[in-house]
Amino acid sequence: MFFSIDPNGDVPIYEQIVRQIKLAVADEVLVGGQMVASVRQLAGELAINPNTIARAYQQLQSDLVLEPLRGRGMVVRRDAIKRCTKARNSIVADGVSRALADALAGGMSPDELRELFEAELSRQSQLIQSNQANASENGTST
Amino acid sequence: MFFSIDPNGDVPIYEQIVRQIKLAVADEVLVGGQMVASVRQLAGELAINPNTIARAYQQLQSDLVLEPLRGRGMVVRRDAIKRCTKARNSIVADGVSRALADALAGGMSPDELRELFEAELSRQSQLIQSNQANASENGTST
DNA sequence: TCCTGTGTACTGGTGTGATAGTACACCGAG
DNA sequence: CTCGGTGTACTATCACACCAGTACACAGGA
Repeated sequence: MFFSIDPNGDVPIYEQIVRQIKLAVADEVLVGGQMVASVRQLAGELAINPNTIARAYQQLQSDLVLEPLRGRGMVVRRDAIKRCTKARNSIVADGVSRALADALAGGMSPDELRELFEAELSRQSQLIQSNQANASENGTST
Repeated sequence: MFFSIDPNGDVPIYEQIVRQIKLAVADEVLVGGQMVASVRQLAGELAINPNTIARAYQQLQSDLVLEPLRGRGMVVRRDAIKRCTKARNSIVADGVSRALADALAGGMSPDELRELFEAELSRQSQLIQSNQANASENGTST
């Protein structure tokens, strides 16, 4: 599939998977009715214990994003995109809010903040474009 | 002093203290040569084990923000403000970067992002102003 | 039916954070 | 000097999250 996992990050692996799947649904990379990789398959690809994937899938199931088909696998719910775009918005808003709180507590001015924001935005936009270019050269996907 | 600690947050208590002291130095609320609350005093105020405070102070000492005066307490280093503003900038940039990565991975457009950013900025700026107003009414400080 | 693949449950190890208790070396005031 | 304050060190304990390993129950195809 398309995940990038950081095993040494401060966020748990299962939560990284949950978040990335929600973002993929919000971005319509994963659409309703589509099946996701099985626990063992994804675990093999990412070199992670299947239980960790299973835990992420359970979380996504209780968040009404995935639906289990017993004996067959997990499928994206038809109505998941609404919840995922909503979740995406609150995830982003929360991140921005935390960063802003730190910035203002540290005495950073709004103008400094805007400058930093735009710089990061253009940097990451550019980074995404180059990634897409690389991906189109060879049909790569993880 | 002025700390707000969330014992149930995802970040450790000692790290919250480290971060808030760095931000306070960057904002010149704490200036070079000024002494900080003692381990036992701050532990009493925040209802936290003194060992946790000591751990935060050790971290700040190895980060060259605080300096021990044996038998007297901890003092803010004269040259700490440079490091703290630098640390503040990287903390904020990191937070913004994470939020942007999520937003772009979730298919959010740059314009949506700017809108969200400005909304959060004005909201938190206003929130700070009202806090300052409350603080000036009564000479409160923790 | 048998086999393979699916999700799921249970158990245990490991690392980390927080707390408690105690003890030590140092400084400054009385 | 003595006493109360300071930071520091060390050990032990508890709780919790994360993860690995294994075994189980179920569905579908040969």
